[in-house]
Amino acid sequence: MQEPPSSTPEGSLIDPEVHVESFRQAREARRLELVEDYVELIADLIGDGGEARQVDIAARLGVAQPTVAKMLKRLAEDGLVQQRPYRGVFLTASGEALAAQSRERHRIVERFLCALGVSPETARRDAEGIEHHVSAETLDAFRRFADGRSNA
Amino acid sequence: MQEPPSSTPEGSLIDPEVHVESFRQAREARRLELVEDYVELIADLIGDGGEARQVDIAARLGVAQPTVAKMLKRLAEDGLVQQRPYRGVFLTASGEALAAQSRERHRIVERFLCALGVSPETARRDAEGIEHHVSAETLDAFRRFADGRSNA
DNA sequence: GCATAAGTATAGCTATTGCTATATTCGACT
DNA sequence: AGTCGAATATAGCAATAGCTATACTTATGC
Repeated sequence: MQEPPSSTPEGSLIDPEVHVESFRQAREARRLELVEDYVELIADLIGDGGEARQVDIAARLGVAQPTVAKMLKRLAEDGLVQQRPYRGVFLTASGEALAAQSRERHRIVERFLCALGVSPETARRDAEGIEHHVSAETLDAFRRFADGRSNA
Repeated sequence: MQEPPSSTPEGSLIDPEVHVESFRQAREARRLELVEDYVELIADLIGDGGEARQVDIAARLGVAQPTVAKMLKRLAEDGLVQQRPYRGVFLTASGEALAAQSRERHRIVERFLCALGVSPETARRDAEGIEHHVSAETLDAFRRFADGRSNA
């Protein structure tokens, strides 16, 4: 049950500690996904219409309004948004920062997928999930590739 | 609050229904991630050591053993694994099928990232998260790219 | 100025995924 | 065979993310 990492380990089983680290990173990303989706969307709504209302957030995410209300409360506790009762929600400085970072990552991933030859529709849908699991190094590779393709 | 999709929509706000669909797809992928991770890992452990014990699964995932026990119960209810009390766990036919598909996708994503110039370590870690959010179309693009690079 | 509609808050439920603590069973060794 | 350690089962707790139902505010129209 405890063989050392042989030179040809049949294929898939890597060092357990490395394995754990990969899963831990994926779990952590999963935990942050929703938060990033929210601040990104809030930034978009404010940028487009000047305000972000719960009903609009709910309509875009495809969830019920109380679900949004609960999440906004949590985001407020985390210092990412500021909400005034019965009014729209706004981003704090750190909320803006996170939103900007998320939007940039999203944009790069989507542009990269398109550059790779994926259809725009699929690129948009896949980017929504992939963006949260892309490290800085991979994001850089994506950006370089997309730049190279668009310049060529 | 309800402008039509102008030709230059400032950037980020797309058709609400399309937006919802992307988020729905991401949520669905999130729901399946863990299941895929489990069956993939179980297949690897069986392939490597002949059996998959809860302690080994827990050690690889970086979670506690009761967490694994609870998850295996759910996988058994879903007909993906078969467990004998106080013994290891095995994959059913559909479990094997899902595992094979997940492993293949994982392999392609990781190989693709490497082909793109990402370091093997980062490729491994990012692939663990990305694999669950890659559609068939994108996966195909990944495969083509990696093949092209390795043949070149 | 008041009724009504629209938006927000809140209560309370479910399911999922993690944990610790503890009981039970299996296996191996003497 | 009996004991002891390791593995598994089970109970119970917390946090997250969804839902419906309902109360409350705001804003709008007449």
